[in-house]
Amino acid sequence: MSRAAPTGWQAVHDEALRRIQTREWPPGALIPGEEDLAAELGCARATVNRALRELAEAGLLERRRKAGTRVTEVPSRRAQMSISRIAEEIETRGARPGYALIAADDTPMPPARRHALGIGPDTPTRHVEALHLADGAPYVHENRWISLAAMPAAASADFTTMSANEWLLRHAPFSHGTLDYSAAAAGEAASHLGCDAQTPVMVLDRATFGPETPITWVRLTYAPGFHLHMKI
Amino acid sequence: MSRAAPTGWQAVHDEALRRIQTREWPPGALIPGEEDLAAELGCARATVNRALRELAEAGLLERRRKAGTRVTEVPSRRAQMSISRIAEEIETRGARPGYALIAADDTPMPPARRHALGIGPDTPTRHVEALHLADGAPYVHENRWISLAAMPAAASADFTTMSANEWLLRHAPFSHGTLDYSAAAAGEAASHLGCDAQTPVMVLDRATFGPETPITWVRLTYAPGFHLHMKI
DNA sequence: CAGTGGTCTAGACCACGGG
DNA sequence: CCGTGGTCTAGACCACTGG
Repeated sequence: MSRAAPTGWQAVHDEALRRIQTREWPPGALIPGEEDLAAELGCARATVNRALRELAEAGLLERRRKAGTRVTEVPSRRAQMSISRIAEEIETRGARPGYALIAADDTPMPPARRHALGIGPDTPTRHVEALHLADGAPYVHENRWISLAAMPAAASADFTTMSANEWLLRHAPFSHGTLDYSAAAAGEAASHLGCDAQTPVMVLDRATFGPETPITWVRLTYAPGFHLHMKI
Repeated sequence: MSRAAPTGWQAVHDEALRRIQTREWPPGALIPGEEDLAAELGCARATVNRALRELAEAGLLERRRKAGTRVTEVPSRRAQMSISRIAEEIETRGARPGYALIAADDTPMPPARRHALGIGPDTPTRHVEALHLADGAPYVHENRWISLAAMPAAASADFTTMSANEWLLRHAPFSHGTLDYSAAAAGEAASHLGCDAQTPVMVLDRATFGPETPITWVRLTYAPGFHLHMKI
């Protein structure tokens, strides 16, 4: 019935997790030091360290030199979600992905966005507007600006068959970014999404940065019914 | 100008990251084995392993025994966000948290939710409805059911001053859960949030499980203007 | 079957920071 | 100051899996 018992550091991890969940190590309690635990569990200190480090990263333990390791009083855990190509996202939902370019031009980036992204007024950008489809139905509307300073090749890239989303994932050396989800009325994207302008939809504003420079900013307006699923 | 150069495994991590970003190790390429890298960088194999493991967890590398380590073709990265007490979430936004209980009763859990959560029809639940405030203004409406099979103490808990959210974080041995964000019209929560019933708002459906049993299901309806921020 | 990553060990040194 | 976690090392064995 039960899964095979892990060995090594996972066994230590699981045992520590058990003691936390059973309140054998209650919230706020100071747990034994690595050396003691290693002796008790019959393994090396490095093994205990690995296990406790994972639990600390998960937010269940707080570790500080000299002070020792404590069980977090009110665990503040991390929710995770995988960010991938939009086409892959659609496939994951069991649908056939489609793509249609609406416009690829030089529409200027809104000044407010330029400023937020840290793109100077002289930096050229390219604008791309497109629609992603799931089984032929509108899935998400994409409105994007790409910094030509960071990605000069984007000036001549062909976005009629490959979406800017995928093109950037393949060509941009991106290092970090921010995602900002909000609820809004469909507004201008409504006609593309086949819904009413006042229909509530999920909007994702996403900024992406390379090692040193801003690369792109995009607003994704999802069709009604979209829901963002995460695990913790 | 530049930050202090890390040493140890972080130095290896940063060096590998640099080679990936500069395309010195292009997407899809097989990178040197741990032993080779350790020799080249002048450290132990365990140090290289630690560094490459982090990069693999970040989705930038794919590692397989015997096959070696490759640079991910299209990196599918993870977005993270910290899940904490609602009061803490409000404080993080620079506001003073407030709380008001609306109802704590035995309103039955909707059958569809019972089924989705895996709670049998005979399992008793407690219902709690409340409003969280930020600087006195409505922040989020909470509509929750708690399984009394998993948390019998919830039957007699007082939710007038401490929210069910915080009470559960302190008392429930929760292990995992799911979060589901969507956009919807404010609907029934509109009166509590001080907005129109058709105003688009963010809705979070959250299921929480203990080591073996379902604990609670909650629908959080956020006030207009809420936005979910994540980093990648 | 053999090469690669995954992990464990025993010992060591060090950095941080509580007392 | 000095205990605790953070990390490194050299070596070893093992598990998985590609060729």
